[in-house]
Amino acid sequence: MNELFKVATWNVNSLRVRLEQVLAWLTSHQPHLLAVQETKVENQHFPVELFKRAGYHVLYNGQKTYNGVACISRLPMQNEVTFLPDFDDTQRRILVTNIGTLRIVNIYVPNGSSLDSEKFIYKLRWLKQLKIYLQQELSLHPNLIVLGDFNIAPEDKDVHDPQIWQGKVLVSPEERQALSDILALGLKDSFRLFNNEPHQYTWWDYRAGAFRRNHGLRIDHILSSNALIPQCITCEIDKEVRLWEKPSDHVPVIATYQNIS
DNA sequence: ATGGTTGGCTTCCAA
Repeated sequence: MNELFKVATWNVNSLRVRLEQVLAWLTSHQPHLLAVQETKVENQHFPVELFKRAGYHVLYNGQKTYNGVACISRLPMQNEVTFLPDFDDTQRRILVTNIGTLRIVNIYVPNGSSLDSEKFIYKLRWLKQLKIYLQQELSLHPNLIVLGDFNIAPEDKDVHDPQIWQGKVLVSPEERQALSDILALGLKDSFRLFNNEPHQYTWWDYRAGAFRRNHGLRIDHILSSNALIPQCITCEIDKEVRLWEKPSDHVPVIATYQNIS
């Protein structure tokens, strides 16, 4: 693995609906690994053969109707984990695996619904347990990548209109603190290593012409462990796919790493 | 403009 290693995350909002788009995107971008979220497909219905024919290995952790994550990889994957340890949960939101010396944590963080809901309490509990888990993972695997739909915009500059979003889920101080606590373990928001501009979004509401107006949020992230920072050479958002017919409301984030040994 | 859109085995819920 001495050449470039290209990693991407994409909340596809139903893998079945987006299957042609995912296959087309793999062909045009040729990532080594694509982590997807909101597959909404049970494991027995996962389209393994389609990806195999396209030259990819797959791991999946899905359920009916909601949630679900999967890893689509050029290289074989090992040591799969499909649950957050010490957290009683029926929702399929995490998939962890090794590719060579890389440890990859693919997550779909709970949305949280609204600040006064039970779902918000569940989101904060989930993030707290994720932090405990990532601390253990980092001690075992220095080359750690945590990527997925975090459902948190880290700063106001990741929000199209912070005034409108004041007091709403995805931007609250509690959620941002939970993300900060995770970063403090020794992880960095890869996108911000290369781009400090505002208005760089990964999600736009389907409603009210939000994409056309660029009314979005940056809530999908690729975190790189400190050991990987020198090797991370690009991190970009692929806005193009939001212009496709029947797009997901999220777009891919792509990072490249060099000299992974 | 307090609306609007998408996916899912649905007549509403989640995002």
